Amino acid sequence: MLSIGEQIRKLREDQGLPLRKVAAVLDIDQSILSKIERGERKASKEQVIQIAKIFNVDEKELLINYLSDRVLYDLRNEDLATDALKVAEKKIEFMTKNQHGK
Amino acid sequence: MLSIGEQIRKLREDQGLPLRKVAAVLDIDQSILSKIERGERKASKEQVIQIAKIFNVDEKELLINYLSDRVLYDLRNEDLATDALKVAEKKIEFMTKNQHGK
DNA sequence: TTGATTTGGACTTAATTTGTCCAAAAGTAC
DNA sequence: GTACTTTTGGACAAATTAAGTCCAAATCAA
Repeated sequence: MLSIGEQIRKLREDQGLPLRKVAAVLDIDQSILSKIERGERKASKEQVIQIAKIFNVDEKELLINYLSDRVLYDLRNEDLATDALKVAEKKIEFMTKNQHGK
Repeated sequence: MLSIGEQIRKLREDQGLPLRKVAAVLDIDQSILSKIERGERKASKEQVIQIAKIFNVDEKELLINYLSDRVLYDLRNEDLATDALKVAEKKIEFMTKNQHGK
């Protein structure tokens, strides 16, 4: 159960690549990538997609990890987080069933 | 299954109050409240809490509706939303079990 | 101890949020 | 239809947050 940052770090270290190299491909400073890996900054969706390409891993899987982390970040410090997630699931289920997606 | 905005509008209209009056209590312009009710703007957590007080409804219930809407807003246009929500639930479950809340 | 990598922080710029203000539109009562 | 009230839309401003650069300090590997 790795956070998106931990997963990115693992992918990079498994290839023995320095931050510098991967950050160059992403066209950001290495310190930003370092912060992303440690959860101090958020990656953008585009960056996650690029990372999936760089390390040749399933884009969907990585995006799901990314999105779920973003959701949890949104609910940090909320003791009603679990309830909110359950209701969100119900709503989305209802919406997809009834085309309330606008 | 009402959105937080729809629920607020219902509460207000059930009391026959104009936007003006409720907005005054919340100390915001009436146009903002109008937009909140129609989902064009987001309420703040504090505003939701105040609204629960104003209309004497359960604060938790209203906050859960509010938070779940925020989560869904975060995942709007994401076709992986459902998967992300499920993974988020797994993560939060894992976290609360293992005190990984930092 | 040298060289590479990683981290931390000050700073800048851009984007997003959150609000005001006011006029137009819509609704209500006479 | 006119007058009054409520609601909505949009231009604008201020404040907050996000996202990046740059560089020096700290850590790690030979």
